[in-house]
Amino acid sequence: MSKPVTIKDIARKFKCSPSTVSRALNNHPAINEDTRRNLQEYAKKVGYQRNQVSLSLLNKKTASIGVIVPTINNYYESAIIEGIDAVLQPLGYSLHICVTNEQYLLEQGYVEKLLSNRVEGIFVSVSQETYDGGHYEHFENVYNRSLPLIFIDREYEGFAAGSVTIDDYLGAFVAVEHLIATGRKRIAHLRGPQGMSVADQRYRGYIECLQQHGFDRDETLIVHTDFKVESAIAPVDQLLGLPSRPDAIFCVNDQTAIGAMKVIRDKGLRIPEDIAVAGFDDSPISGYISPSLTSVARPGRQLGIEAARIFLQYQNATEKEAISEHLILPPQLMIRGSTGKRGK
Amino acid sequence: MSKPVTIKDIARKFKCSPSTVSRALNNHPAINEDTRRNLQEYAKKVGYQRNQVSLSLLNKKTASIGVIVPTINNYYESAIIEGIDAVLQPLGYSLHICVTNEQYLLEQGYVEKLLSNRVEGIFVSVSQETYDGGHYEHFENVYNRSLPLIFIDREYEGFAAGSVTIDDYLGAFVAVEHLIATGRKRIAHLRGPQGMSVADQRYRGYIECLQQHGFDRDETLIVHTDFKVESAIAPVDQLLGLPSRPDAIFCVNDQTAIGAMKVIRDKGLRIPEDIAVAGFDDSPISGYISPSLTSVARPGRQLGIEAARIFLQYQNATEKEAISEHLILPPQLMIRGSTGKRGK
DNA sequence: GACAACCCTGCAAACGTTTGAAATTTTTTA
DNA sequence: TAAAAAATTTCAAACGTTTGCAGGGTTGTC
Repeated sequence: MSKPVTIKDIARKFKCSPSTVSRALNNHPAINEDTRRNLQEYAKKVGYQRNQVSLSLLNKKTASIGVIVPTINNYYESAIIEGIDAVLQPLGYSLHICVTNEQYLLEQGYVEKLLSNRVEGIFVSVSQETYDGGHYEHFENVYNRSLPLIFIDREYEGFAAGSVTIDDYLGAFVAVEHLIATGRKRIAHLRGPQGMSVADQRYRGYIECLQQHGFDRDETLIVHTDFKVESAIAPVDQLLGLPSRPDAIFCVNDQTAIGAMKVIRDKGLRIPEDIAVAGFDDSPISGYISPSLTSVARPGRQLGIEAARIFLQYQNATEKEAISEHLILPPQLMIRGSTGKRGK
Repeated sequence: MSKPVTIKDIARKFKCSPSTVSRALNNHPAINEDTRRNLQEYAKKVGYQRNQVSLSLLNKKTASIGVIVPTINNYYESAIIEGIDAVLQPLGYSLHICVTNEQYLLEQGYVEKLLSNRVEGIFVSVSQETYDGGHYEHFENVYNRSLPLIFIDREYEGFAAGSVTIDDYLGAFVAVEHLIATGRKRIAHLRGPQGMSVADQRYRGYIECLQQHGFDRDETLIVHTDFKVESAIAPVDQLLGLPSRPDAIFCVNDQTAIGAMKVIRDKGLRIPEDIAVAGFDDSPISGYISPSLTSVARPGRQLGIEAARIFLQYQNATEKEAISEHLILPPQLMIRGSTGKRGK
């Protein structure tokens, strides 16, 4: 009832050897027509399922790959996974998903576990703790075993590995440039957590764009959030209370942009006439809220696809030399209502 | 360089038997102190990683479970996965994620594959095609092997299996009741695709709630969408053009609610004064758009947690009798601005 | 009728690990 | 110093499958 049927079971039943059964089920030519048919029929009847575990042991191929991400419950991350999946599942690979919750220790544990499970490659978007601490030792085993390792979203130059990232700096730069082009003079920034790669890059894009366009630096226009909607409320409130109010806010992501829009409306100000708002991520609803939100789109699915492509290159490389390809994808600015014409 | 170090390799190096190495690494008491230390040090030095595949074969335990979902790139689905993960990863389980894109054939293939990989349990949110066709044969093997099988979101009574679902009917009922309580008289419904379980249940909740409150049935107030934002545009346009306009719209999900709100605003009508809008899903932004959206929250993460809990019950049951627990979680109505006071 | 050619099946080893029982070595005891 | 006891190590089998090679049987050819 409970134990799966094995080839040996079938062999015993038919008083033949396991080899014959194996060959019959795999349509090996050197097997008698009748024998094959009988065995195949019986196997089907009893619901025989070839044991992949034993095969994996024999062939040293598991057809499974590990994906380590800080979180899964989030549009961008799951788009990446979907992209990887779209390429790799049709080729027979299984995905082992590991969620680190931004914790270094968990990440380390998952790497060990994946290695132990003999996955054929690892995709990793390193956790915040890992990134902050610069602890990359746990990837050394992966490297030593010359197992395909592909960094997603955050790059590490320590050893040869692939990486696919999105140019957050450029995305921010373009967004701010757009705000400037629409005539905004006092552009504020809802910054993300300091030390966090994506947040820092966007901040840098904001700063350098203003600089290159000859704006004076004004620290009062830069406030901090933690990416969440609520964390934008107080900072934006503060911005609007400034003696000389900003006329545009570039937000580190859409969540905070939505928070900002709420505060602005609650104060009776108009978007975009009084204040323009731009976000980052182009989440699915940004086109449908009112006003629709200008936002920088990150091609998450494409990132996953490219990462999978690089993995396959490693896999198929005849030479064992580590292919270390670094790909940087451009984000795309989606211009919508929230950065429309200024009021006078 | 590439080949992983095995216990045999270490044994050869130390001129001892594999058994000794295995015991030393596992801190077996019957191993000499020095021997153990030496072996452990060496193993660490060469980066030995126990091969879980061989262990799985030996113990017939893979510590991995399969999760089959129609899509992953979506708040609700990924919340479920996150919930399952939160319970099972700490216990050492790996998650094999399979995305069916609502296709029966893929789902069937994944079931075979998971069985072949000897996962210890399968969580499945069946694809639309499976549901429509009533094709559940591919789960028979799972059942015959008395492998824990847990249906998520869509229940199947064909054979003993666990299930955790959310009471969509009740959610819709409560939402519509709320609209009635706020004084609305002509309540329209943006219906989802016919034949789709969740959509149908919500429709039923809508219908029966109106009936129980003595409303006349008005087919012109029921229009169809495919869950997507865009698909709400034309139908809502049509609703607003009716000789006797609805004063409330109950939408099958938040996406369509957002689409509806856009059309309503574009027509110069006010929400909620002229028309109230309620959605379903309580997506993260619903509290922050303007007006904030009343919506029925589905506890996805909790669903995942409960499903995992049921799985563990199967696992730990001393008797092999199939525990078949069916859990129905209540959704929660989140009342917000979009269903506030009517205008006169 | 002998020998080759062919068809089909079985043997045995391999993948990496664990584990009960047996064997060996070392230590203790009388 | 010999026997008993304890400590440590090895043997062998097992998990399920595949596969090169050898073996056995049948048919065909001269």
